[in-house]
Amino acid sequence: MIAEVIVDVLSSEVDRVFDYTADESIKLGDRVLVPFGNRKTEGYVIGLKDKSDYDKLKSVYERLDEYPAITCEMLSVMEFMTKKYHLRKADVLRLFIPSGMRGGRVHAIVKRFVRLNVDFDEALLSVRKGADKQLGIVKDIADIGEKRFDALSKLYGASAVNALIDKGILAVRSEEVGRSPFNENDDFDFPKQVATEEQKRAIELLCKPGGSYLLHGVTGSGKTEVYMQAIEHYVSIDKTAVMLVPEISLTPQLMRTFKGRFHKNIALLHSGLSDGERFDEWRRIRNGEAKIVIGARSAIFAPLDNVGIIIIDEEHDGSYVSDGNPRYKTADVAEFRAKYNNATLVLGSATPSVETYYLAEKGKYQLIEMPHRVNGRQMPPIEITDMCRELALGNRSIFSESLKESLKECISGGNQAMIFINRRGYASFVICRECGYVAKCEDCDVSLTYHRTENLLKCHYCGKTYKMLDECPDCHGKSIRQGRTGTEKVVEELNALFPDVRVMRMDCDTVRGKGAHAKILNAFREKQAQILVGTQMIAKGHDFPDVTLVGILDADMSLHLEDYRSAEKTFQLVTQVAGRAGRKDLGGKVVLQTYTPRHYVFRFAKDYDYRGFYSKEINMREVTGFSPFTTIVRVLITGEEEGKTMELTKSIYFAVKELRNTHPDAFVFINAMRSPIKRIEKRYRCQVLMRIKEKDADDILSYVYEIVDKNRVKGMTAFVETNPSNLT
DNA sequence: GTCAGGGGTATC
DNA sequence: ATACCCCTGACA
Repeated sequence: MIAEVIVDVLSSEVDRVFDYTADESIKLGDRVLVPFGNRKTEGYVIGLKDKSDYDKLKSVYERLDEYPAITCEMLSVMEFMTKKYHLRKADVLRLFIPSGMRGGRVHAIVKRFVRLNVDFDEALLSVRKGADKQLGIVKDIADIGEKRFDALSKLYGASAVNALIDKGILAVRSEEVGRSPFNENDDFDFPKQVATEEQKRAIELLCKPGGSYLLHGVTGSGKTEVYMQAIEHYVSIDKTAVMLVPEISLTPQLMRTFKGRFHKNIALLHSGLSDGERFDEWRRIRNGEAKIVIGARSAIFAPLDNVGIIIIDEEHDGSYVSDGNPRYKTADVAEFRAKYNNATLVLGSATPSVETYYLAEKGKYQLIEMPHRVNGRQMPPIEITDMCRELALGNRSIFSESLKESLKECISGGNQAMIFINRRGYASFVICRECGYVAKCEDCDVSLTYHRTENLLKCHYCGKTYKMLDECPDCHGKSIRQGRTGTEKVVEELNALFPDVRVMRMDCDTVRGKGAHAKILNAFREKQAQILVGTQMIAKGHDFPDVTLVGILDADMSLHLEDYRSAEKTFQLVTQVAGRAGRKDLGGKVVLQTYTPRHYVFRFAKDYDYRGFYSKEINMREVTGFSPFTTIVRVLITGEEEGKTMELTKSIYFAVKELRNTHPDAFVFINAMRSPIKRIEKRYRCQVLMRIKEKDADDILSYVYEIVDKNRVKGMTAFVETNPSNLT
């Protein structure tokens, strides 16, 4: 038998199939140890055949696991991903197994249990007089029936236990003990809820196998219950389920809910697990013990068989696109796995991404709308305050008069408030504090980024530069501002305003370390503070029943990032944060501060009008030629020598231009330039940027990959990204 | 004549 | 990636 093996070495030079001879025990998907050059390497069997063209075959040393680590389905997924994203096979295969498994670094923990092998009286007789310890063990065990070996040897000494085992008085049983990420003491029962008519309709659809759905449900419409009942259905017909959530450590409540409903059937996979926990959960999934997997992005690679439903909750969330390499889109993989299994695919969100909603309109996803909240309550009203006017009226504080008033009212009523500040990235846009004018690129309709060192404004999409403004071109005001407010500053001002009110802060500085997160949130829930100030982190789905006021400072911050998705991200953020107010019957209110109150994002967000926002936004995208109508492709070229880097950039640029000659209609835009950050870690950075019409994207992309492959130069790197999330 | 350092090459 | 091969140059 010949095994086709991918060796676990990360280099494009060796990322191809190597043939080895193997005996009959070898299985497709096995992890194996093989001789490679003059060393030993781990590898994966991705194919089996009878003969090889190569005549100097070596043979596989050994199989590393008792069952194939990679299922046939995952081999197909690998095939799909390497083609679609131009990835190395070894890179993709590594995604499929827990990292600790490679190199044999983690093992299952096997505990030994002992119990009496003979009846109690016989055991007592067999123990020699004076052997008090052995006698103790026998009595001890007779009471409980069975006890852990190591617990007994701690109490009585290992030799006494072993002696009894040798005599045949005690029998030993070995059992694998799982390291569980769940808190076992926290197991409670979360009973099935009675579904509303709206929920029933959704559940009914999701229980039909093979469909693809976009579930658009407002905050509080009970999507979770819909997911759970659909999952329950598939588990009842002996299928399995995957439920993805953006960042599981931020949603402990959801996790508890699922655990409370499905108990032992659930496995959890996310980045916060230890290697051991991850390994054990993975094994529970692989051997069929766990039928439902909940996890972050990478859980889409869970080794489940016979998947019945795949759910991507909060579909719009940015964390579903991996940023490092290998780069992949979770929804693409989910779609592939769903097709493979004839499973149902559900994307769920209160604020779907523009791309997804567009695909739903085009019929790729069937749209399920859930516009009503389960409890029948309205969403809290959003009040928009114009910070330019505040300034004109002489209010130089970071809080508008209205927010101050609302805070006062909220606090004196004994309720809680959350202040959300928007802080994404260091790059800053430029805004006129008097009229709200924001500097934009003439060609791209994207906010310009201020570069301090050169004192220039730059467009990160086309590379065009502009002089820094010293006055506003619209109103000739001199209050040009770039920069942002930090959480400390907000807390400081709050302390000054309300000296005897307790304020808590939550941002990356205060949540260092495991569990710090939950600690702060729990403390706030228990009303140890009346005001919580925080960044994106406090926006996620936590329930704080006593919060009646949400303040959003600087809602513009994300709106004017140098990103074509900034409007969409802001709409999502506002809607999400607003959902934190008035969960109980206290009612609630949102005060949103902005320098551009008339921006369409805020107009639609105020009315919770997703459709309205979407129609406007999709129009903009079409006119300006951005996603989903085009794909942005960036080739990033880096090298230590400036001249060579430029040279390589040029040759790739020319090759792409040539490509345009043969496909004149596919390109909207091509340009080559220095990357906005010119040098990182001693390497110069240049890029070739292009925008390609969506229908040609796959085609052109494969040509671009080809160009990059052909232009391989020693010491230089060139890699291709599509729709990069930032252009630094 | 010997040995460290660097590029080139193959890895079933 | 990485070990090994072979060539070169420096040194004794």
